Amino acid sequence: MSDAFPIPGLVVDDPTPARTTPTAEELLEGLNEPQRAAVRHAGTPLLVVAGAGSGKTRVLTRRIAWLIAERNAHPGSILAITFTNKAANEMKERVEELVGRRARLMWVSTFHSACVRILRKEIDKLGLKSSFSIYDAADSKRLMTLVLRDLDVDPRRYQPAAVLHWVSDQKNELRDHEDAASDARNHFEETCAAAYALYQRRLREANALDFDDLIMSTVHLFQLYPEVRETYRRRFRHVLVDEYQDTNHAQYALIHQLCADSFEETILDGADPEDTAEEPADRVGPSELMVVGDADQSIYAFRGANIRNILDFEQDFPDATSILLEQNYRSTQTILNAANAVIERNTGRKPKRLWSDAGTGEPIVGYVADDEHDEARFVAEEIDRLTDAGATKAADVAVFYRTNAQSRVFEEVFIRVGLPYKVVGGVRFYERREVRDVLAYLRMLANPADEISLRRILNTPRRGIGDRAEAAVAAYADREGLTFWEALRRAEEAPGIATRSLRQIAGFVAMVEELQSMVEADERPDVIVESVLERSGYLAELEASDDPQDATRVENLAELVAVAREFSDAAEVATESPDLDGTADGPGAAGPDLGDFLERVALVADSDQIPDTPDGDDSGVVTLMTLHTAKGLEFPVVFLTGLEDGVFPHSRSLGDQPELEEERRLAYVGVTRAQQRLYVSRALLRSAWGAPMHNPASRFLSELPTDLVDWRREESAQTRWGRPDVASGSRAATGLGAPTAAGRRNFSSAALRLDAQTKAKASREIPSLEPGDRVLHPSMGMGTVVTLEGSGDKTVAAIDFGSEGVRRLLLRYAPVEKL
DNA sequence: TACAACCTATTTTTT
DNA sequence: ATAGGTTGTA
Repeated sequence: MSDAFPIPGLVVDDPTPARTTPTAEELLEGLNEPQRAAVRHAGTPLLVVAGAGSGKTRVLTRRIAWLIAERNAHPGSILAITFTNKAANEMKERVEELVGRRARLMWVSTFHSACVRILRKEIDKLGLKSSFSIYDAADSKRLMTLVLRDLDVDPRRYQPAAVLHWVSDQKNELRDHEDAASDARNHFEETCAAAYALYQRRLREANALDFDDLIMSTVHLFQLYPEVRETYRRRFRHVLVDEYQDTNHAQYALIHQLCADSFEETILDGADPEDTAEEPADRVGPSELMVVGDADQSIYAFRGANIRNILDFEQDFPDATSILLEQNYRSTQTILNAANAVIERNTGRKPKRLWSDAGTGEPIVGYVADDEHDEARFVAEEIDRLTDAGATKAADVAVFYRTNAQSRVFEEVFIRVGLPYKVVGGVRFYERREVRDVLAYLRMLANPADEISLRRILNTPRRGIGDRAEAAVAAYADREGLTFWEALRRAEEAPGIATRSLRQIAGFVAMVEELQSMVEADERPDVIVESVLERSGYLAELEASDDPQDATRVENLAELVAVAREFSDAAEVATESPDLDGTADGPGAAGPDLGDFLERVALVADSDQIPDTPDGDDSGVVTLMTLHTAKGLEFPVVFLTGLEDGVFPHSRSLGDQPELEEERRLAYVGVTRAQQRLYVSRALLRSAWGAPMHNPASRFLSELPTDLVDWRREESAQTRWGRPDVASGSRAATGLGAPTAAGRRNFSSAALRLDAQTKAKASREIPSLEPGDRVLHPSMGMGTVVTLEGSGDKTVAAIDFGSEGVRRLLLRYAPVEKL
């Protein structure tokens, strides 16, 4: 990507021309005092608590440049970890602007990429081949489904996703399946532990790792092979970690392995005390660590991030220094006051108040909509008004919501009024079925042991190798101890396969072998992708179809070919600079191979979708995204929508204090994205899953200081009780005024919806339960109601099913019967 | 073996 | 509402 532009006039063996070495003054220019202190700090571990918009990226890049320019650190001795690939690339670019081309020797990447890079080199020590596949969430789920089936687990009782989540938690805590099994508390956990064991075995047989394994295996590698750890520890004298609040335990352990003085006792469990024994003469001290983060922006606990890592940094690294960045360079003071007020409700946080000298700015605008369509219409009209006035471009505007599903209504309305927009996230390119199919082909070619991928495409497109034949091959493989691919090649020896199927299998094997020979010949990835599309018949099938969806699929595949081509071109040009230890990472002399390409697509979620600030006259498009996606971004105008209890905060968090606090942090993230104008809105009636629901105002709204919000329309303006004359769409802050056309229209649509609500109610009756009631569930049997939360459609009952454990069920869906 | 019709559970956020 | 999985039929 960005590496592909050699700077003219630079000679390779003189990578440090004077003119790209900035002076100390230049590196500190424009920074405030705490920022400067962070850049200059040397020696002890450093925690930079960087509030939203406090210029932490600047501090990070300047510090890296400082290390190179002022402290003569070798760029290759710098490891900088970011949360996304996009952030990594940006950082690399910015440092390169400061210190020139030698910056390329740094490792700037995500935890996952860094670990892959290490593992590709070292994983043979753990008994896998360096061509290992990386399973993403969808692959993992597929594998887990197979595993549960093998274990005869009823997928209705224990869903693959739930089991997988449990396993993921274990891995994030660095617990292997034996640890997990040894203190499984109940039947669910025992099942999970058993699934964990088999799941790991299957991964290993497939020469594959899932996302969590990438980190865990690296940590294990370092534990098992202290000399390997020592190599990397010596190499990375400077370790910088961004978004430290989002690290999980495994990532923390990895940092610790790299940075702690290896001759001191390690606090990590499982660390081998033996490695203190042979102390080499040339011992090196601990690496310099700097972590940057903001506990108030920790929003990934649900996937194992441990906010404690940042809160306890000073305890974990006893001689640590911390620096607090509170000056905000992004937002008006009004917006910051709102953000401060909300986040202060969280308990156990370290005090921090953002301030800005950007002035008070505009008040926050609030709007209470009748329903989600009304909300979207309000947003669209408001954007229209702002852009017509000329002060704002479409690209300056972002609309945030809690869940991806909420984007639909905005899209509908925006399309209708002709407002250009872009949805970021959601169904991502690499998750589309056709793309995943082709990637499965590629992965199977690169790693024939990859059974999940192989079986995925065995009969895709349909080629007459059905379930029966597949099962027969699988059974044969099992019995003979062969991989699935090996068994497939010898299918004629397997019993119970129809001759017809055998013919098809032979054809498939021949096709795959032909493609494999291309891989072995180191053909360019894009050429291989095209060949797969042709030879597999995949493209032909799509093209022959008259389903309009298939036309889009063809386009997506064309896009994939384009991505592959771009990758091949870029990687061929950039004859990568040699690593410190001489082994080039990724592309060797032969150029980029298929494995490199696969790695790229496995670890790069296409954050490229996030529109860059358009330059010049291009007014761009409005950006729609979830609050999670919004982290790290900023927009002049922000709409924070769906502020309803049950939507945001999400219903699943309502009964749980820690989860509620995470939602509040999410609100804080949302608010602090806004530079000049912030809108908050909610809908009185929102249809989810086809049925309308009444949601009370989000508690976060009441946490906003009242004097900061100008309510454009309030709840009292709603048309209710069949009295249209109450309707009011007044612009006045007080909400007084004459009924408007909009008000009347809203009345009628609300009335229609109420009608629909009664119908929905009639069709599915919600049993009225109380704690203590006995109930019957078709798959889980008898149970006792423990607690009830929410009301109406949203009632969630916690029911104790005895051996099944306590389950939380949404009564509207759960087929429970009151006894 | 393949397709259609039917049924079900699904909506949190992602490297 | 919809997608995905399952079941039954050609």
